[in-house]
Amino acid sequence: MGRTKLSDIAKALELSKTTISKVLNGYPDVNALTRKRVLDYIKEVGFEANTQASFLRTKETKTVALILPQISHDFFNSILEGMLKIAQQTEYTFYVACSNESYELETKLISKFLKRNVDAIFLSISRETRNFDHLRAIHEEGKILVLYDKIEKTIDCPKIIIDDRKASFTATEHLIKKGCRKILHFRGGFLPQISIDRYLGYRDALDKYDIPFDKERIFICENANEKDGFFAAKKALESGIDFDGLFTISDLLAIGAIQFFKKNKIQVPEDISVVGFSNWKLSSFTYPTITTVDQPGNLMGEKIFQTFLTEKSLKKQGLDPENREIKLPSKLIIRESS
Amino acid sequence: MGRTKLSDIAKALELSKTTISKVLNGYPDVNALTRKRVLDYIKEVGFEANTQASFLRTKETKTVALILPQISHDFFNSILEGMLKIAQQTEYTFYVACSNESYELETKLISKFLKRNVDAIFLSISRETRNFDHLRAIHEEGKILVLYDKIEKTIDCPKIIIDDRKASFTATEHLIKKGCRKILHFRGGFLPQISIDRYLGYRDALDKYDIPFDKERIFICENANEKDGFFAAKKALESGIDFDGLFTISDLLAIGAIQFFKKNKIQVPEDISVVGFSNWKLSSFTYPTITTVDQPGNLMGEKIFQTFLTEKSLKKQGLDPENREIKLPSKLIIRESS
DNA sequence: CTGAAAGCGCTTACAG
DNA sequence: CTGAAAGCGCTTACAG
Repeated sequence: MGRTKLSDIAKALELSKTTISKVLNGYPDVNALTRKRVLDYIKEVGFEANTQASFLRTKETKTVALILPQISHDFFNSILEGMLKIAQQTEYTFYVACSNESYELETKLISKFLKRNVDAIFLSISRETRNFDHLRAIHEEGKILVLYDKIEKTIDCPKIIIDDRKASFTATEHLIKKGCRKILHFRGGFLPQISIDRYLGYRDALDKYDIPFDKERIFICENANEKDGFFAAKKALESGIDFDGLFTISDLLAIGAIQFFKKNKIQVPEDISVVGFSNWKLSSFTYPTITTVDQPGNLMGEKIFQTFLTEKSLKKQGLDPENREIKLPSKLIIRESS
Repeated sequence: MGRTKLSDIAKALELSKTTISKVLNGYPDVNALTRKRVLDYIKEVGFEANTQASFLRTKETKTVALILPQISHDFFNSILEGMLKIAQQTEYTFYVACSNESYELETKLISKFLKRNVDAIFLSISRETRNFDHLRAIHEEGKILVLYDKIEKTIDCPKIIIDDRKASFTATEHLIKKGCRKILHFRGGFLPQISIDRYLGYRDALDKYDIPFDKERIFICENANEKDGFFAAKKALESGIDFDGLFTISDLLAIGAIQFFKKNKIQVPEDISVVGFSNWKLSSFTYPTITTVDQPGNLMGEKIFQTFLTEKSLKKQGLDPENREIKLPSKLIIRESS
């Protein structure tokens, strides 16, 4: 308990709490020598102001909250990893929560964090979310919101994303260059922007190479897991449509599909070339290994936090930020499945 | 920001802040009718006390911190997942940090969290850590420490672990029952308790079936990743010792070893049966799929948090807790590699 | 059963 | 350049 506090330092140095506090917060109106004495002493005893007490005056808690839609997920994981790496070195501490792709939980979590007076919330919107009032509430409380990965265009805040449309274009183009002309696409639901953008990237590639689009080749996979991939592949085969390529929006979908193909003596990549998305660790250990799009999760995590810092300092200066959408580059990793 | 506060409620209800606060904190000396009025009003406006302000009096922040040694790691991930699932439903909020297996960072993080006045710290000790004064500091500050997975026996606090020795016994016994008599063991470093216990479980199984122990069959893999597995297998082969089984302390080690064996025309499981540890998601997608020990990460996450709650309430009542080591059961998952 | 008052550890407008 | 004092939003010992 007995942690050193401002008054202890004031007493030890025969100064007032005011002066100590001024030094701590970088106020200019302190004598250079006094400042040095205080700084030296503070370093010696390792003092840091109690953020809970400071908050009462400053309304800053030096905490931020990261909300992930899923936890056991390589991409979200690497975002967390990247963010922690740099945020741990700052004075900020990090709350983490998981919406589990639930709108209700997402709303609750945001309200909880606002009650905790976090300085910022970093959010990838849940799959279920259709209403965005809870995001507006963040701004109403004067807090900073940074959206990442699954964003909502109509909300005015910084957004950090992968250039999904381009990444998907490249992935599909790769299949075309391998000779595929009848390319299946296992896409996500209709709503999330990433799902739309990846679909558009696929369309872009077909267009560029004058390959006719056939909507029969599109399959919706809400959960983007192995099971969905397996059953989408099954549906594709049973539909009677022919195919020689597959571009999916997740590695797990690709894995599920490959499992189905194997079972039905359809060879990968001989009969069908497959490209996944996300470069999950397991995609390099499957048989065959999976061609996929590497998303820079670590970098995204770093960018989110840095963007928050920039946003905060702009806000303090009363400036309006520009260029609020940051698109990170991705990379196609070619492996055995294509 | 105009969030409702105690004084607003007091004014609206024509009561004193004292009374409102008493209702909020469950004090008995409040008239039942008054209590009801307050409670109803609080529910209506959705009031919750500002924890930062409360802290100044109560010294409780209603925050806990989870320190993970690694982030991109299925097991630690599932611990985080399990813990969040239940903790999110409580009034607590969750700090997360990653020591990255570094003693220095671990020390810094703990000191940072103590300065933030967290109510508890949940820690799996880093691989590098040899000194435990920073853990004692947690107790000196009157905070609760719960160790999990990588624990230190000499620290007096609740510890949540897997029954590693038994799990390893079962895994090794499985190999023996499959006919293996010359079983390699890729172990972790000398220090972490889990590494010792898994080694002992391996020895137990040999003993039970009267199989002579040969220390030439033990290989130390500090990092427990694919690379270490690959090179340990290489060393084993080059050493000239013969083998027909392999028990490793991680799935990645098993994968690396299998890659080496494949390269050298050693068939798995025909020539050598392999068992991993942890049941990482990828272990069921490799070729061959890997027999492994499933560790209940989600359950461990829940138990850690529940243990904290128990510990806290015992402490409040001034009671000393007993039975401070909780061993969770694990399960052998048999797949193609054995 | 109710409330006035002190105090938790800071910050900051203000006076000197 | 320095410091006394008020106040942030709560809790709690105490008086009535």
